[in-house]
Amino acid sequence: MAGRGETKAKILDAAEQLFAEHGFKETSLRTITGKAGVNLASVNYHFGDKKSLVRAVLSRYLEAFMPALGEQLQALLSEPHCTMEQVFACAKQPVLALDKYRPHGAATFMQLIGRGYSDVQGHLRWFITTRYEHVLSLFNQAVRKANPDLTSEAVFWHLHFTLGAAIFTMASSEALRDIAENDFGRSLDSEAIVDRLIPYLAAGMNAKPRQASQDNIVAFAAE
Amino acid sequence: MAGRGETKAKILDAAEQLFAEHGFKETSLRTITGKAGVNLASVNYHFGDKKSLVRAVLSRYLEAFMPALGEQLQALLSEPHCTMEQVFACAKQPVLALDKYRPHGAATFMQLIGRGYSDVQGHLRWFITTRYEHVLSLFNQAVRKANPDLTSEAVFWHLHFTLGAAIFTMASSEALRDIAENDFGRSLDSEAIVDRLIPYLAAGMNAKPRQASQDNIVAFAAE
DNA sequence: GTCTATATTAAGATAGAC
DNA sequence: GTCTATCTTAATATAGAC
Repeated sequence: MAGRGETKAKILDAAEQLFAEHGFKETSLRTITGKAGVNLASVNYHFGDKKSLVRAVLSRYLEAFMPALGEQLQALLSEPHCTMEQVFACAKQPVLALDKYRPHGAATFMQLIGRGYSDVQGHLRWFITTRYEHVLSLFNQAVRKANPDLTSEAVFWHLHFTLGAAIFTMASSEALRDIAENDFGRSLDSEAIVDRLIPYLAAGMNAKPRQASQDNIVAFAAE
Repeated sequence: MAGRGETKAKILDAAEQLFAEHGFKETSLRTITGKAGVNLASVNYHFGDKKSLVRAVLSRYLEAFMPALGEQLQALLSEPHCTMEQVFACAKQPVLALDKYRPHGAATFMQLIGRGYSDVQGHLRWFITTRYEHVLSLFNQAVRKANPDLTSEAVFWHLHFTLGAAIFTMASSEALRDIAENDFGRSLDSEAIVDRLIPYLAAGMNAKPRQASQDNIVAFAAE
């Protein structure tokens, strides 16, 4: 039923869509091969096992995204000064460029990254952070350059909060887009979401630590 | 092997720990009953099915947390003015109070919420948002009160970014805590994390939209 | 309420013909 | 490279004795 040399690509295409929409663990090889119109056994023939397929799907995107992000950061670091918004804006064009690479590439990529982090699969986290350590380091440098007053601890925590806000938004971008279009009656593309996200992340990253004052209005509830 | 009337509680206790650590789908009933020291069949006897067990685990915490959060927000809303930090600080005491309710309750709760959102189980999201619609509405009001300049759209998006940052941090709080302790050599409790999170979220929520200027330094990569 | 034993289903993976 | 058929494993869930 399948064509000649295109089976591998068909599997990747079907898998990336299903993974993005339902998660890795929740998508079975049978569902993938069914959607791709290829034989069940071909997954193992072409990729070895499911884990490798997951990595292959992510790699296609990361190899397109990460080097582009690295370039942007490099360029920004060679400037005399930079703002925090500029740092985050470095990711904008590399993300949006994925739409040319694959249909709905930007949204798909964002969802896949979200899945990769929230799915318990520790191996993905490891794979991403070690494979692209260099780019992450550039990002770190740029953040420090944009705001040298931040302590190491603040950078550490704020980076993780940032990752959460970005990834969570990415993972649920489809649902959010639907709700937003419904509520505000205007159509939203990936660029609009990214443009909302950038100032939010920049402001958060620059946040000043809180002076320990009184926290709550009401006294502790009875216990 | 199990005691008399405590089987149900044993299951809940074991399940909440395993769910928090490994996720819902990744934790089997066999693992839960094994850890709890009770019979496999007792889960179905006491809870019907796994889905209901998941909801029961979350409910224990939500019923302790949500009303307390609601109180704090009510009190804040009755004040003449409030800041965005105060809005987010409303969640602090209700979260930390969970440590009295169960050992490591705050951390466990945060992780469970994270799992509930990032696991694909749509039913959890639905369950939480409909069951506690009232509290979420109070939160929304408080945000608008703290910063009336925010547009509806800005509030919508910023709320979701906020959710992402908070939930992601919660879901990975254990790992983050370990890394942070290792890197900065000082012990971190849930309160320290919450205190980091509050100003970050408040700053992001107050972020001003970005004027569409030039986004990137480098021209588009070849394609 | 608790247990043993088992039904049922679905998944990943592979052997071997073509 | 592709297919059919099958193996193996592991999960949820239930029936029925005690």
